[in-house]
Amino acid sequence: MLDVGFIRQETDLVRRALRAKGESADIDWFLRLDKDLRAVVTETEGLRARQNQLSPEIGRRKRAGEDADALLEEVSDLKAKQKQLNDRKDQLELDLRRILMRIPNLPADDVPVGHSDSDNAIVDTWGEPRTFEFEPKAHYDVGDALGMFHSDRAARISGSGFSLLTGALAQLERALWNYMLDIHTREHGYTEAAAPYLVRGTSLEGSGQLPKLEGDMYRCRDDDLWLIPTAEVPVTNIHRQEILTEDELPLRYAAFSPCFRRESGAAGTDTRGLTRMHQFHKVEMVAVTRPEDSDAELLRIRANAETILQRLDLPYRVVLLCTGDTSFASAKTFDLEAWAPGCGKWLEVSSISTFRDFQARRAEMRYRPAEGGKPRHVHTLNGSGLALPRVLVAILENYQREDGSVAIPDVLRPYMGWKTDIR
RNA sequence: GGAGAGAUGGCUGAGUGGUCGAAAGCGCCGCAUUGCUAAUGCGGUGUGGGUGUUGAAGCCCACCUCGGGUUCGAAUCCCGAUCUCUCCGCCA
Repeated sequence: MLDVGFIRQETDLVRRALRAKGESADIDWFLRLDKDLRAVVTETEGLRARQNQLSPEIGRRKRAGEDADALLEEVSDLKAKQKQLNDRKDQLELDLRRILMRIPNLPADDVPVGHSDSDNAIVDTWGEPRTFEFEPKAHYDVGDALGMFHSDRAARISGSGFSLLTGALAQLERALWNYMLDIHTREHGYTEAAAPYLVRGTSLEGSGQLPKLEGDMYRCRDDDLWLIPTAEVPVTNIHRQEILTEDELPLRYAAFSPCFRRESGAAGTDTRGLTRMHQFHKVEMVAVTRPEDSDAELLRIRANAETILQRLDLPYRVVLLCTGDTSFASAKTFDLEAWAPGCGKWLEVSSISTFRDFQARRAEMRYRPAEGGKPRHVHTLNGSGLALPRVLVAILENYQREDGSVAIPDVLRPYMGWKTDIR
């Protein structure tokens, strides 16, 4: 969330940013409630101060056997007034918070202004799309032919939007996430984290999914827990309500997790294959930095994610999302899109974002500067490193051969018992 | 699921109705002293908010897990919630 003082002072900037993101919030009403709140607080505290003055005096007089009736009367008067003001204060705070939690993060200055993905900027490409001597098949046809991809059975078990992989294909997915975690922890300096897959609502507020994305997630109502849509949620909340020391920063975590998404707004799209699932696996990178380091960290995470694609030798492009495509909590987001020659599509396999202090403010994550002074909010960032089913798709479609077999990328062979292909 | 115990500041740990934002110790910071280090002495050391000054000082309010209540007055009493721990049961 944004700082209330900032909204007060930079009102126009906030308005402009909201418009650029295609979001709306009643800033005027917010400011008015904010003003009312401060008036009420000032008045209540004055009454309270007076009461605090009277109490000891009442005690003294009672003990001395003197008359305290006049003071008691004044106190009961003060309390009655405070009660009224307090009700008003509670209501104002509730209303303000409701608005504040729905105001999105401001986009960074260098994010292109735009409404849809057609306004996104392609900032880099890597690799040459492979050429085939035959018509490359879509991954589901490749998997079907191998007898290792079972959409009909998955549907019988859980309905549409779920996948069932068997044999070498299931193994290949496990090889991929092991490989990714190994690279990030051994070469990129991340600490591996195994975090809960069920979280409380407060964690989701901390990372920014709630309240806005309530309908996109699975909720266990009996226990008031939610299935995580990404490991970002538990991992970003690791240091919730902590004051870190400056020398602990930056913190870098890499975590594998399943991700659960209702995809309620996407019903009917991408129904075939593995590109849009209610449940999928992902390796996620999360960083916590000093504010002055977060811009560099964003590029670092992006490079870490790109490393995986490069070593898998999968052609991809880097997209800088425009204001309208940048998510609620993000200030700036890069997507990595791998080329899938079978579907003929660029698949988003990673999304790398800086949230600046937006999540830190919600999750109350701060650090104390080395030279002392007030705690400051940290900056948080994350990036997929990478999302598995789509990487699997890219591998199946890029590494397929005319005879229906699939070559195993070199770097994964140690994880696949040194097999060279799947057939 | 059953029975019990507990939750205090960065940490340990006192405190059962007023003088407690909270003893003491540890840690940390500053100063002093010692030819360095160690040791010692003195002082300081939480967070959020209001007001103010348009990055001051000051003043005020709140916070002893959270939310209610009793009281002129609550860290202390009452009720509820959450979390932690122990034992039993169950279970991968």
